Amino acid sequence: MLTYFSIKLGTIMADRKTVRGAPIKTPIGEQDGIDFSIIELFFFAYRDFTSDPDEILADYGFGRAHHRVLHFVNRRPGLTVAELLDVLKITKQSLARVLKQLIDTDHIVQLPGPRDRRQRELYPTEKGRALALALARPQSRRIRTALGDSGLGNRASIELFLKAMVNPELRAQIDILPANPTQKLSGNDHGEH
Amino acid sequence: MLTYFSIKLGTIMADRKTVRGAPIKTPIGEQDGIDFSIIELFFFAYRDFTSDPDEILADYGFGRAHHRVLHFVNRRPGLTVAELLDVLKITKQSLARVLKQLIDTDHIVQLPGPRDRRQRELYPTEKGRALALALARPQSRRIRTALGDSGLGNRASIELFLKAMVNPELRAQIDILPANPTQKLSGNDHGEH
DNA sequence: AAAAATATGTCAGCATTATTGACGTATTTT
DNA sequence: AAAATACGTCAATAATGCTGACATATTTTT
Repeated sequence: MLTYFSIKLGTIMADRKTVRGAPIKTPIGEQDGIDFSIIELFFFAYRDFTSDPDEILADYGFGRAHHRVLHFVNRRPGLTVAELLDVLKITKQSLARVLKQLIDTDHIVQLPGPRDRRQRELYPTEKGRALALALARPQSRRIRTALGDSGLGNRASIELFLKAMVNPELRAQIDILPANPTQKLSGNDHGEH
Repeated sequence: MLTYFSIKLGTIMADRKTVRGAPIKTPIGEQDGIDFSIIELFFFAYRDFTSDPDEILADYGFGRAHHRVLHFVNRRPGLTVAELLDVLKITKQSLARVLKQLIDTDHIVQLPGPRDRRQRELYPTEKGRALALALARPQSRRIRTALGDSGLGNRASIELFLKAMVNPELRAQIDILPANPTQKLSGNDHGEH
């Protein structure tokens, strides 16, 4: 058995690494019923979309994770740490690192929850608000240009499409966020869920 | 000077960390002329979009980087290492690690370039083709559903929008890719820039 | 009132994916 | 023959995620 195996390796297969499949030379394509164009456009689009703020963030020694935290704290001032974790879908240990830096640099402040003093409500400072705006500006400009390029009436379609790309369970969170043109926010009580 | 500083810290400011900006309690919103809705929808959509293949990849001990390499090698069989680097916009050291794993696991094979034997043309094996399809399937399904949800005629608009979101310099590369439904490869001269 | 649960914070270690810098080897171009 | 190019590899570092363990304050349950 061992002999057979080594003969096979030594003579027929040479070594494990020479047992290779043949190269396939035809491109994969939509003929397989799969929308590769949109798939890779999504990759390229998102990469460039995030590159705008990345450059600004680098000046502050921040990364993409800081951006996300800053963004949602600005969108929902007063959200608690637990709520933020639920939106970002990361662990508290991952959040802690970036949140601490944002607090230490006075972009975000914490207030004890009024009903439950264990909670920490997160608010942007003026500095944090300004940075959030500065980060969003080039992204918004890119979107505006892209909408212009692809026809002005598309914004609603794009928004519907993107929302439909999100897992259904998570769409509820999106609707919590304020000033969505498609819906008004009567009272911002993030008291349950 | 030192005394003044410590008095200031000790009595007025207590320590550096207590000099905090006031919490801003109003949500940032579209009133600033910035399209926060689309910005965060893009984040949520992309996160869920990539989560589908991530689960499959985990079974192979692969990550997102492997997916990207496998995708583009399947889309453009025979591309060289340099071309792949140019598409992915990463360093060769970053590519090396994942490419090596894909070659060792017989998902990708290398052939010396026919004209220039220093080059390595990359091809998928049948195994690599199958995995690329398996990874793309749930993503394509998600897109199809989202397009259905947001109206059937939107596909062209979505494609235009996403393409317009990509940096202009990079759109040439996108047009190289095969079987784009909106354009035939015949009149596709990406020869300028 | 004591015990349990919850919200948050923190320490330590690890994985993935990216980076920069340096250097080696084969091949092609000058 | 020398220089440039394409690719591979080693080493160190950074950002962002993860798990596990444990501490502290506060609230809820018993």
